[in-house]
Amino acid sequence: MTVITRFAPSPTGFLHIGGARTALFSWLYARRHGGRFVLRIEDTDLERSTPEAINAILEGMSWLGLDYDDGPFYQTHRFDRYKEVLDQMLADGTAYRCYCSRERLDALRAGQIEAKVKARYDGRCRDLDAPPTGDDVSDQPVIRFRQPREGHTVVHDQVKGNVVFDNHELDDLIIARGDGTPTYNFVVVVDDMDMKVSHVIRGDDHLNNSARQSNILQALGVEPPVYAHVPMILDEEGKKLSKRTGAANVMEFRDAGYLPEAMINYLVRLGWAHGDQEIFSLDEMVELFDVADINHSASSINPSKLDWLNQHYIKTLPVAYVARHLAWHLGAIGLDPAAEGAPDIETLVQAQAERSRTLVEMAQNSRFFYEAPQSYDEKAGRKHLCGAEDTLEALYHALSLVEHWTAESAHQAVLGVAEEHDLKLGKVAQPLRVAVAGGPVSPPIDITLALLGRDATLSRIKSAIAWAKAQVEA
RNA sequence: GCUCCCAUCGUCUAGCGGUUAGGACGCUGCCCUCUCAAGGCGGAAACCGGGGUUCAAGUCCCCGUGGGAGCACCA
Repeated sequence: MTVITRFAPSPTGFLHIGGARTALFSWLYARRHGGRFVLRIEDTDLERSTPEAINAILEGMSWLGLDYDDGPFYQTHRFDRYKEVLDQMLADGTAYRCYCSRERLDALRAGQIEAKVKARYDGRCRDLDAPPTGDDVSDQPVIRFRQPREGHTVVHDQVKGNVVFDNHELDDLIIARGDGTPTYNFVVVVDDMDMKVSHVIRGDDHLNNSARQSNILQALGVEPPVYAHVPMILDEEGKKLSKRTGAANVMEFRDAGYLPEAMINYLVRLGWAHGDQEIFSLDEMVELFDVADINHSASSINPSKLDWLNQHYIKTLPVAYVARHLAWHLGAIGLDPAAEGAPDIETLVQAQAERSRTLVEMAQNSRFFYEAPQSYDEKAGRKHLCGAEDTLEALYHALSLVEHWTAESAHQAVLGVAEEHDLKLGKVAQPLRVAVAGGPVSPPIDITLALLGRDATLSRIKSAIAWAKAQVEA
């Protein structure tokens, strides 16, 4: 049997982190077993589905690198097929028309909630011979699935184990609306059947649906797929993820400076583990992933661990690759990585990698390589610039004599000044750092100077001296 | 309310009857150091409660408790 998994989002919003993880698990499972991964857009809700959302989902998948073998299929393109199955079910009696008006249904539900029993359809139209008449009858009948009333249905779930439902708990759900359009629980079943989906990996909020879907499949004479219901992802407070409680949209993570590799690695470890291993390449994940190792309980998102992973990938992925991503973020904050006099971006990445948890942080902390500081960090300026005029003059002199401008030669020049003035290196490097970077933080001073180039270095030292003198007068 | 799912450090997790309950993030002490980091070596930190089963229970069973999901002409 070939393994076929699917990711079936409804296009009513962006690709959120929970969806991304289910997609990843499904993708990994298919890859692991040499199977196929299909993407299906569940857009039967005409009112809420939007083309923007479809694009957002596709964009998210592509950013994460989750490619699909088949699709995207759109359910709205398959209405003829659904109609066909519906007719067949009506004909063989596994489905029936229900004429109850919405008003009657609403009243029924309200009464059941009042009586503290599970809200469900009472089956009034289940065994009708002819359409009824009366005030509470709709002229646009819906179609309901005739759920077995006896016995029980067991969902053989790969992560939860066997979950048993009494059939009388399941109600006769609506599979086609009054306007004839099919509903979710029905189209899912038809699609999974037609697309020969072998393994359904989805959020455990669908666990209750699986019994109903199994029964529809059975009515259609088809074996249900293997189910694996993965637990939810919660926010930092352990609450359900929402737009309010932090970034749930995967594209927001890109914008916040995370690499897709970090995101994928983070996601795979949320609810899944392989012993103590934390870092997984894509190949390793494909090799090791198994639904049997998926956790049973919900997990909270842990942003600082994502940060750690992101920095790990910033430090270990090929420099040219990271540089490409950094360039994008530099552009996003108005810096031109290709500008005249701009630092070599790969060297920059190497210099900043170990002090950047995100690419946004790296871009922001690299601003001074592209623009002279507009002002000095107040505390750092006072502490390291004021009173350091002589040191800065000496540095200016020594550095202006450097012939081949490299980290090594800059280092020698700075070291020379320190020895000459009988100062510890810190006493020389720190004023210099503030002068060129505008603040107390930068990569090692020699690398910073090399990246900056001679002209920028010298002119910034000059500005800093002028500033320090002006402070004395003021 | 009814049905279903879940429960190990703050967080992500390992554990699959016998462990000093392990790792990771974060926090923290020390070292290194031109800043910030990164790195190295340490530390604090957990089996929700109660009953069983068993020679032995974080591990199996039951009951509580606490979370979560579902109960739509949404998906």
